[in-house]
Amino acid sequence: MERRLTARGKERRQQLMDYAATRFAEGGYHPTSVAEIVQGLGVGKGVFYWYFDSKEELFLEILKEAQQGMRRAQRVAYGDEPDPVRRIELGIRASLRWLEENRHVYNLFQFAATEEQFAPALRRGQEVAVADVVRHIKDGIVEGKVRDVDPEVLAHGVLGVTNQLSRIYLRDRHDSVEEIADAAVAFCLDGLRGP
Amino acid sequence: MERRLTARGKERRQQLMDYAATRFAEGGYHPTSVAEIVQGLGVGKGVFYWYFDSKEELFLEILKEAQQGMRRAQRVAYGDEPDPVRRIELGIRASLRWLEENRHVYNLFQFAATEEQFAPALRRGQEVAVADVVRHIKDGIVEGKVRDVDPEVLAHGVLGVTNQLSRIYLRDRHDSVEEIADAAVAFCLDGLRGP
DNA sequence: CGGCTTCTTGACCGTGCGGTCAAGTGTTGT
DNA sequence: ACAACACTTGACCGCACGGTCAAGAAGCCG
Repeated sequence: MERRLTARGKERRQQLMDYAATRFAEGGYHPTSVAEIVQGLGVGKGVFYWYFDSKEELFLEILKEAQQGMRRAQRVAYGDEPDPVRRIELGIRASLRWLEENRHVYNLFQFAATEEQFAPALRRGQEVAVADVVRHIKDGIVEGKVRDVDPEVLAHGVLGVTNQLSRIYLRDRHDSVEEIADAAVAFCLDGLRGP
Repeated sequence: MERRLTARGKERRQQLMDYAATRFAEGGYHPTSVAEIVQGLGVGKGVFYWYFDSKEELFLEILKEAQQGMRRAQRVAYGDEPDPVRRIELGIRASLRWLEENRHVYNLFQFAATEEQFAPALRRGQEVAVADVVRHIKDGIVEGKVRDVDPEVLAHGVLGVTNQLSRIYLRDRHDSVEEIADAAVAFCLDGLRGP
């Protein structure tokens, strides 16, 4: 869109994004109409199209913001921790904490993966997350702390476990983040059999 | 719908389900119109509503069929194998082989998870799959072959790994099923660190 | 105050959707 | 041959969608 916004304008924009995000997550992207969004906020339709070119652009912005938020939480969490395995663990714990506060993004991510117009944007974000984990794993292999197999495969394993456990135990039931994190870390490090 | 169908009728019904499934997977459920489906098959709109009450019912039928198909493949694969850990491995391999032939269901499952009208049906099917793996894991714990922690958590770990690796390496790139299966099994058994 | 920009309104538009149905065509059993 | 049933057609309906825009309100600066 590219428009000069005052502080008030930026707030409105954020308000639209936040509200739309929860509506999309609860009701689905397509079934949630622009009319529904503006009515829910008690404003006219023109407000929506003042801040966004289209419903599609809004969704992409929401997606981008969510990915950035999660990524930032991970980065902050592992900071300059020297042990690569510990960095992975801290990343997992940070992701779970962030997801606990942002449960709705599960649906947004899952939906985005199913539509060709959104999948590329989603994929780009995920590739960055994978690259991060790959870096830690490579370091771990060098230090002899991780099995010497394709680091990318291992990274996807870690992401798969984290994603699934958090979806089931954090979003659906709402169990303790720390317990889920313990289980995810243990599974990622030692699998079914254990050390 | 509940209608008496001749052999020809059943074929048409199946044709509609198969074609619609690929259209839904490629273009998304909502953006794919009933008109598009019947045009793609070169038939009138009435044909659709002869076999299905609604677009929604069609999608639920497609979902059910896909879940049954995958489940059947798993059951056949591990048959009466006595070793529970080996049963898990055979289940993973069977799932991957089935998914290779049915790549499009990834999108259907992911989309179904995001809409409240479809999520319950999806969940029911997944619970059955989890219960299956849980059984093998419990047997494995009894035999001392698997770590003695909550079997359901471990089962979700296995599903998470399988799901993620297959999505990335089987659907997106199309790597060899056996190699992916080897990697998934290894990760599930021994995690990042190895035995 | 006046003038400029930012923001808001809501009636309106064209389009395409899911779904209906009266009419007709094949097919099958007797 | 005939009736009964299984299937097919496509024009049509009402509706709700995403998006537009002329008009005006509110905030800000000289």
